[in-house]
Amino acid sequence: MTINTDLKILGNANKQVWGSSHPKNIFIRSIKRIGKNKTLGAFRVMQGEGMGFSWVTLTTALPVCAQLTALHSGKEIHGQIVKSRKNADVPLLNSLMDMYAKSGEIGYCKKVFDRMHNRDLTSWNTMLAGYSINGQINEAWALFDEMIRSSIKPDGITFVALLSGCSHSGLTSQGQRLFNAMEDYGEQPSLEHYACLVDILGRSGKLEEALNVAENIPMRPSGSIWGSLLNSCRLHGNVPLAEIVAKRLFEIEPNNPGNYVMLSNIYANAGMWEDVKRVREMMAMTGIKKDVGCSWIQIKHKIHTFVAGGSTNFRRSAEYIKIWNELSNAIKDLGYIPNTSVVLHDVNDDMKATWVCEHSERLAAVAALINTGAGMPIRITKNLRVCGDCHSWMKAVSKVTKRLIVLRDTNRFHHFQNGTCSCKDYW
DNA sequence: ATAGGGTTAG
Repeated sequence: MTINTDLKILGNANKQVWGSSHPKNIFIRSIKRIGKNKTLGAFRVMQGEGMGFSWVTLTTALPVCAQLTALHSGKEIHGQIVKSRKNADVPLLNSLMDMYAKSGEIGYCKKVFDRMHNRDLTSWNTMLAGYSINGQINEAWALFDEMIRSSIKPDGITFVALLSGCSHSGLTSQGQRLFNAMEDYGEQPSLEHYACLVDILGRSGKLEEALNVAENIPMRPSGSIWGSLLNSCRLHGNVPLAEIVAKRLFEIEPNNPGNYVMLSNIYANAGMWEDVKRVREMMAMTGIKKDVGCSWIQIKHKIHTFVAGGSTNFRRSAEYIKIWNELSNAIKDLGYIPNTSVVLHDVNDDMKATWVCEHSERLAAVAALINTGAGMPIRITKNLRVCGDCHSWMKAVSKVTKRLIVLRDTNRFHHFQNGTCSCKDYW
């Protein structure tokens, strides 16, 4: 059955009912489970057929835009809200804020927040988490203070947002103090908060302290506790601890490919190629496959996806080669040289340079440069974390092209502008 | 109906 016939059937049913159980809303929700791209497509078809929408429809469609970084579509929905001249309710504005925050447009997010007549705890938490993932930790703290001054009682989500923000901006002691102060605000730390604390300590290099916390958590530890610690071992090159941590982690999450890759990276960084091989064999034996690294951009209504090393037709196209060569020359003058140490494989340097230059976010960046007007910001979303060399490359490219590049990875943002990044290189 | 924790080699 096509989307169109579904919509026709739905369009004739219960025209008057507009609650969350309205068929239109159930339709959008069920499509959402099938695929994000399909949801936005279905929503557009609904609009094309003059079917209208309720606030619930939009509140279901906006999180899809948020997840996809489909800012273009999200803005269109915002336009629909404005055009309808009705007062949007709190959940709708909350999801609108979140869509802006997850598209890296924290300014718009704040604007919506400021103009809300009523706010609930979700509004505050959304704003706070938005600051946090966009690396604006000072603004997050200021908002938290304002929350407390306004006698709004924070909940567990509030603390997750702030603690993870501290962790990613290197506010180690401040994060620790907040964790210890949680009970003063009437919140008992849960596993999620312990995971943040372990991350705060480990990321800043306090590996022993982090291990101590992880081992004494008064509840059954989750994969994210040991996963965070393993990542900290990777950041600080601690192989012996990594081996202890990995053992615990694999007991909890034997099927998470990321964990194996991380351990393999730790060995590769230390030049322990035999152990790298051993981890790979472990993966091959259990049939675990790494997720493919991919990046995407939205141009008009279409989402364009790029896979590392793939998209051969695109990489061979004249327009790609032209832009790539121009960029390469310009950033070389800035002093950019591919840092091949991020390619953790036992191959020669030329091969490494080739691989690192084919990471999906670079392909997406070139495509965005080709398909968007001069001076327009470039928004890229990646399903994995960015590698160190792509981070340097983006900085250089933002400078030579005079473009703002907003790169969102699994859960954080990098805003590159004029050769620097909002994360201040702590990540 | 809306907000939340670590991470992915070739």
